[in-house]
Amino acid sequence: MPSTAELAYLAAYDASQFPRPSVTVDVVLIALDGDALRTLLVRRTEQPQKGRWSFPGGFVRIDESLDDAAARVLRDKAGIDGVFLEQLYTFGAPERDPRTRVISVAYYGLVDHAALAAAAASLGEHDRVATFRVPWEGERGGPVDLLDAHGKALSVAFDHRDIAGTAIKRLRGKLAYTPVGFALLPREFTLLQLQRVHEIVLGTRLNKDSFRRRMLASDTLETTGTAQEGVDHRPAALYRRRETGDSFHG
Amino acid sequence: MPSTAELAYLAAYDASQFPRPSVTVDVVLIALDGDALRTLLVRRTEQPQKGRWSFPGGFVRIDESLDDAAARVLRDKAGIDGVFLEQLYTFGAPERDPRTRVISVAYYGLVDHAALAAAAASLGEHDRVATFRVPWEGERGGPVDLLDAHGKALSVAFDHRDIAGTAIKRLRGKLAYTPVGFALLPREFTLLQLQRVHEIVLGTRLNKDSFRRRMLASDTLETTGTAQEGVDHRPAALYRRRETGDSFHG
DNA sequence: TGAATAGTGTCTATAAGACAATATCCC
DNA sequence: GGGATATTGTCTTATAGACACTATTCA
Repeated sequence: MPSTAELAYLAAYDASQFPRPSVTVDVVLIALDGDALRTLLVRRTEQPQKGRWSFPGGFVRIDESLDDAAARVLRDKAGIDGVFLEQLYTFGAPERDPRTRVISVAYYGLVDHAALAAAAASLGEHDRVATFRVPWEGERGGPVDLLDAHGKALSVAFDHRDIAGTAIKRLRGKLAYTPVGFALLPREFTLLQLQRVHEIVLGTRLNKDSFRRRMLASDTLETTGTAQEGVDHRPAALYRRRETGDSFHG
Repeated sequence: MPSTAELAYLAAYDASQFPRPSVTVDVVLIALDGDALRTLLVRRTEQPQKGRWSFPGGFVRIDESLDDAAARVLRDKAGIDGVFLEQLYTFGAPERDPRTRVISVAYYGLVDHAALAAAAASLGEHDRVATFRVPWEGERGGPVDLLDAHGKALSVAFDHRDIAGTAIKRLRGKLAYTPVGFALLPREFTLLQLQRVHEIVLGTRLNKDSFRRRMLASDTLETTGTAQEGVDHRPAALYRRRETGDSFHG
């Protein structure tokens, strides 16, 4: 409950006494498709950097939280709702946008690939599913390339290659101790599929025996009692993520 | 190199077409003093929330990067320069500041305690060294209390208890795989002092044998060839951090 | 039957926890 | 010497990597 003095102060406050930056959110939407991580890019149809590719983004409204703004951008620009979405980092170099001072709060989200492909298909030639190519190992960090379907690096707007790098670094860091890996898989999956997800995210090969033991001992999986069907070999048992108290927000 | 079309667009751009939030930086300055982590708080002398305690902060200038703004705040409000400083998280709930929409980019910094105490002493009764009291274990996260010298919880402004919690969580997370622990110690230290730092940051006791082996095997320490002097027991060997390629920014 | 992957069992190497024994300082 | 912490060494346990072997499906 504000005091009388505080209320008087607020009534007299002049919000426009200092120049203010614009604040945007940009969303790195990540999905797993086959043997690579992919993301949704939007072609810029306006200046500045017209024709370049960027992550879907938009201005933060004056009465809207940052999380809400990121969810709204995802809903409006990709038709995607209700997915895992987490703040990444805030990019605020003074010259990152030539129009005016723009500070961007970057988010990343995890979806299944069907949703990503559907979003790109419905929006036409100004949207594209691009593939990450990470030029560094482990969690060293740094800019990341985004490739088109032919493996050619796309021309990316602003500092969005840095944003992509931050997203990959975060995803790698959270893989071991949060359930982010499951968000890239269908509800039921085999242990080998889960291992492939970890390998693709980390960019390394993993020991099969050790991965299997670790996962089964970790108490994060439960068996479905069913197995794969129609595969060219002995079918593997299907598991699903065990709903426990452990959170995505490690 | 912007194109002619881009330059024409930029000249015509009206930067004031949408209402903009204010953007501030707030800095959680952390030092180790005896058996606890402490931080510098500033008493608010103006509305809103006059009389409450907050982390030192200030508005981001229109031509200044976020990192530069955080360093400037630290320099101007605490007389501290050249320390480890890293972006934490951006807080943007619409109602977090009753004046107007204020989005705060939080930073944390690590200093030795002498610098923290000197800053508080030079600035008088409107600055205070407060102690963190963390009500959760591990990296679960959540708001953190700030105590005065008598152990009483201070009245903290805005969402700064959440900012404090985010700083502690980040520090705990980075302790194992970055050199942040060294930033809280003098240049030369014993293995037991290093262990105490880890225990205080993590809020748990650690196994001495295992900690010692792990540190000596980790290649991050080098021996100074000297030992403690004037202690009440067998003097321990002194070590210093080995300057390698490994970075604070894990 | 052969190709392919699933799943089990065992051996070894490494790291962590426990603890005993000895070392070195100050009082 | 007594008190306190440092340092070394050994034993046990848990986990990871390696690898052999069996199981089950489809073509």
